[in-house]
Amino acid sequence: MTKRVKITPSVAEQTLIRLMRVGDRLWRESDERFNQWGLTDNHYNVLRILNGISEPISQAEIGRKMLSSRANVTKLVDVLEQRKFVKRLSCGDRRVNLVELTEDGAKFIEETLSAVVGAANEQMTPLTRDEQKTLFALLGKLLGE
Amino acid sequence: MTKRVKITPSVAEQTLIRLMRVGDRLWRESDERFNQWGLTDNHYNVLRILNGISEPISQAEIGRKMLSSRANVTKLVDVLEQRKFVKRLSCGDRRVNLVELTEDGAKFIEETLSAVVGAANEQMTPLTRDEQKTLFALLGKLLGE
DNA sequence: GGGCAATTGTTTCTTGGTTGACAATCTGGC
DNA sequence: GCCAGATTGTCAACCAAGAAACAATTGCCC
Repeated sequence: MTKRVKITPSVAEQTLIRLMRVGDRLWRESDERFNQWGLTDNHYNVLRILNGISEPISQAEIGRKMLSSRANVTKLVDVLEQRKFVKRLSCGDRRVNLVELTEDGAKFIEETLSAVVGAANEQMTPLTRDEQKTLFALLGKLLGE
Repeated sequence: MTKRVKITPSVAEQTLIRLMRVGDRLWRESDERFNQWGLTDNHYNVLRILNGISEPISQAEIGRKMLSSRANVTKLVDVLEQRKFVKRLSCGDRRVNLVELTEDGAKFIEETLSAVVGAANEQMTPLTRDEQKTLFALLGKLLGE
């Protein structure tokens, strides 16, 4: 048997691993959920961002909000535009495309959101409301917010 | 302006989003860290799993432990074997490859682990030890453990 | 005004990873 | 014994995302 490093993980490390596992699981589940509509979670993310703001925003801005590369936003918006959920608008600055939610896109969000929110609530049921709040606060600290 | 669904996210949903964001960030940082040794975090994950057990295990087992497909485990073990960190053994069941940590692999873990653990501890510094513990417990509940 | 740096969107290439098919092997019921 | 069904590792095809290069455009500083 080969020699082994004895590993006695610190609380910090154990917590970190758990965080990664939970995050991983949530991403997988979310991806799975959106596949049902032929989208990835990132596609849906774009729609939600657009739904949440009052003015059309540039692709670069979208990328910044969702921590995704500009290159990828191009592709995401491509398929959303093809689905007629989203429209590219030209504006003063000829470099940028402003992206706007269409009627269809808004309707899609409206129809699907309750299912999405329901699933989210379901995933959190193991925790009481108070526990959810403390969890929320702790994660906020971790994110430096 | 197109009609919008009014969104007032529940605590559950806000927490869930934060969980996903934290998880995402940790995965990115961890990936970045391991690139420095020409590995992905999943490669390292395999090594840690092998380091943590006393008996060689099958590839399928590894895949189950780390929530990865068998196909992917094949590729991960391929590069680890090429790096001489790991060895494939045949066993009674001629379908399975048992995978074993080599001396080199054990040494690699030994040399790198402190850096990895250090980084993990650093990432958790925004939280006190007690907070880390409650976080750990809450995540455990969420995972159903 | 003229030029240089910065920004934007796109394209191309690469990379991890999953899925599905496959052959080889094992197991359990008869 | 033997055959149907499950498991295992691998391979090919595909997919989402990132990185780098690029052209078009803008803004700033002199």
